[in-house]
Amino acid sequence: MNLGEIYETLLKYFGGQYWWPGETKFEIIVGAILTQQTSWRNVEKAIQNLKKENMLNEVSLHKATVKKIEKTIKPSGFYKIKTKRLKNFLNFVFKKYDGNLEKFFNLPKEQLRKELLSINGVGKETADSMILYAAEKPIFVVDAYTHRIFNRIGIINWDDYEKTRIFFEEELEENIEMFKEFHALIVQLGKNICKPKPKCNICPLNIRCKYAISINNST
DNA sequence: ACCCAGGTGGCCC
DNA sequence: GGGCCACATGGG
Repeated sequence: MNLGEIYETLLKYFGGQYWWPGETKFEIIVGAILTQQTSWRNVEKAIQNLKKENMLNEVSLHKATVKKIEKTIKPSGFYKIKTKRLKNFLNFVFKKYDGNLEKFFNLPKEQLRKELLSINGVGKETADSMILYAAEKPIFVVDAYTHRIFNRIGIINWDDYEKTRIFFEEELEENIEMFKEFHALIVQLGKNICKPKPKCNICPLNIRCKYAISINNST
């Protein structure tokens, strides 16, 4: 199976995911930072708290004190460092783009990525999530699930973010909606089926995989 | 009582 | 360049 076929298979199996969950660009940005190494369930609680406090917009969050943000996003874990990261992002956008997210996200993709990566606390996956789901420019988001899954089934044999991103972008048609869905489907597969520690459930990808239970690849 | 979660940056070599 | 570590809450 090539990547396109894997995408079709996952789409049929899980159905459309319609990511990113979140109503506004700003909510997507905040979610991208809060979900670093954190389950979405915990992130949702933090986001609900921010909504309740009317802090889920650029201006309010920019004005909010560190203590207040820390308290509000606590359920998402790593709350002190994540507060700094949210502040770093906002300070950058307010200083350089007058707090205007549209202006920032309208930059050419390569420049936008470079500037996002210059913000302390925004790494490659976070930057690319913002570019794909908030700025809506075609870039393939890679994460730990992507490496776990595609190494196991033998499509790749490395663990390098850029190498994997380029590989997917070259193998697939450049299509924003498909990139969005494919990454979301990979997360579903990783969360529900292709689990850590050589252990997994019945896989919709009927591919030889050294960790698959026998029903998948009975020689 | 573990292990895991949609990473990142700092530090060391 | 790579390997280890802290960061923290909540669910299975």
